[in-house]
Amino acid sequence: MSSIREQHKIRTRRCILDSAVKLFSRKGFEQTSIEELAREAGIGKGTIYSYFETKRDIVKAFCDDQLDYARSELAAKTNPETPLIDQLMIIFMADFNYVTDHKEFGRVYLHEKVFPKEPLSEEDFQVQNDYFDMLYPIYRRAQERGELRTDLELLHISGHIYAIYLLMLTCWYTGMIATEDIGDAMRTMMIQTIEGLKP
Amino acid sequence: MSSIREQHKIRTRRCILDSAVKLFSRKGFEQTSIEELAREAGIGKGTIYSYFETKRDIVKAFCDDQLDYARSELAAKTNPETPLIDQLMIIFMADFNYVTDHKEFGRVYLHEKVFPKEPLSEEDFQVQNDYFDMLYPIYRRAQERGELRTDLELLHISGHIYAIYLLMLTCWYTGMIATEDIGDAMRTMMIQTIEGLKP
DNA sequence: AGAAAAAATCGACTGCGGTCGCCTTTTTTA
DNA sequence: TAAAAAAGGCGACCGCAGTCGATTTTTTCT
Repeated sequence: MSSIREQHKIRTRRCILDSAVKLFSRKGFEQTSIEELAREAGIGKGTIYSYFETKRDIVKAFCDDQLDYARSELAAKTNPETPLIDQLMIIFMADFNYVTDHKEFGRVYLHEKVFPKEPLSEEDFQVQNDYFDMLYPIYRRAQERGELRTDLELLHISGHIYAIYLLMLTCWYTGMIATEDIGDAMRTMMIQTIEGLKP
Repeated sequence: MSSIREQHKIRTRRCILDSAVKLFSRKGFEQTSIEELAREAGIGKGTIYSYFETKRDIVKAFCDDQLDYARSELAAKTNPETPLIDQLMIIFMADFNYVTDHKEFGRVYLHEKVFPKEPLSEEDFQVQNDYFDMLYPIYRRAQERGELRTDLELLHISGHIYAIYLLMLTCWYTGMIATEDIGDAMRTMMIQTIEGLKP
């Protein structure tokens, strides 16, 4: 439809996000001011707020976009017939590497998504559901192959795996585990989760 | 030693924390300004910053104090000879109830502790270690009773349980699980973690 | 006790996130 | 194509977190 206007808006939005990636990565999220970001993007300060409601929303928008993209890529990378643990490692290490590559973005995003001020919006839940929808077939297939109990709900299985993922994230952010050790740690914990803690 | 001065400082600190609990609980953390807090506490704005480095540190100090207290209480409540799952429920539901009672404090605290901007300080690690020290005997005793595998490191066992605790917290903050359902959900997930996901 | 030193209190000030109303650009209407 | 309407861009302005140096209170020294 409206060509000039729409195209320009898309370009400006991209430009803000690109500038944000550049500055937040270099100087940190809190250390970068909106005015600075506006200058880098070559626009006025107020304009940024007609694209994003808050400074954090810039991070949220960027991460949502990236995750969308990353997950669409993943469908190609995982083979549903390989052992469950291998598939899980591919999926969750991809997410994890994204975080290690964008520490500041990941931190702000996780604050909002994991311990939000208000319960998640309908839209945010949708993002989460899309995520589960991607994983459910994998778990179901693993159940069929006898790798997972069939008396457990898929939601619970997803929860256990997600819990380990969260644990790895916090271990990394707190400095308890070094970046290069995360892969091993995650594999160990996921295997233990599958096998159980009791003798 | 110095009586008047020290006593007065302790009283002022307490007063700031009390005012913070009152205002943050009533109006929310972000919605309460430092000036307002200073007024409530009957002191100047600048004074608050000679007791706490940042607004968030007020929350951190309060929560650290409370957790210290809560954990010392717990030693009395738990009987190391009862089944592991019962002990875990007592400990983690106590922590959890504290969070539900102080949602705003918990949220800010969790942001700082779970996904911190900088790796945790030596002091913060100590708090975490104290926590583990409290739990290790429980896990070790459960291993001796044959409730837990003995080939797993206690650190890993602690990790699995903590992961479930984090999961419950995020489910609550995101609105995915209602307050009254948390107990059941946590018990279910912990039992599954102990039993394992594979057939 | 009185002077000097040390510690604590304070609020004006700075910088930043976010708002708002005015101005410019684009689109629609006739 | 010209005028009206709509949308977008903008930066001065507001409120608040956090700073700093001047002032008051307490402690120490002689």
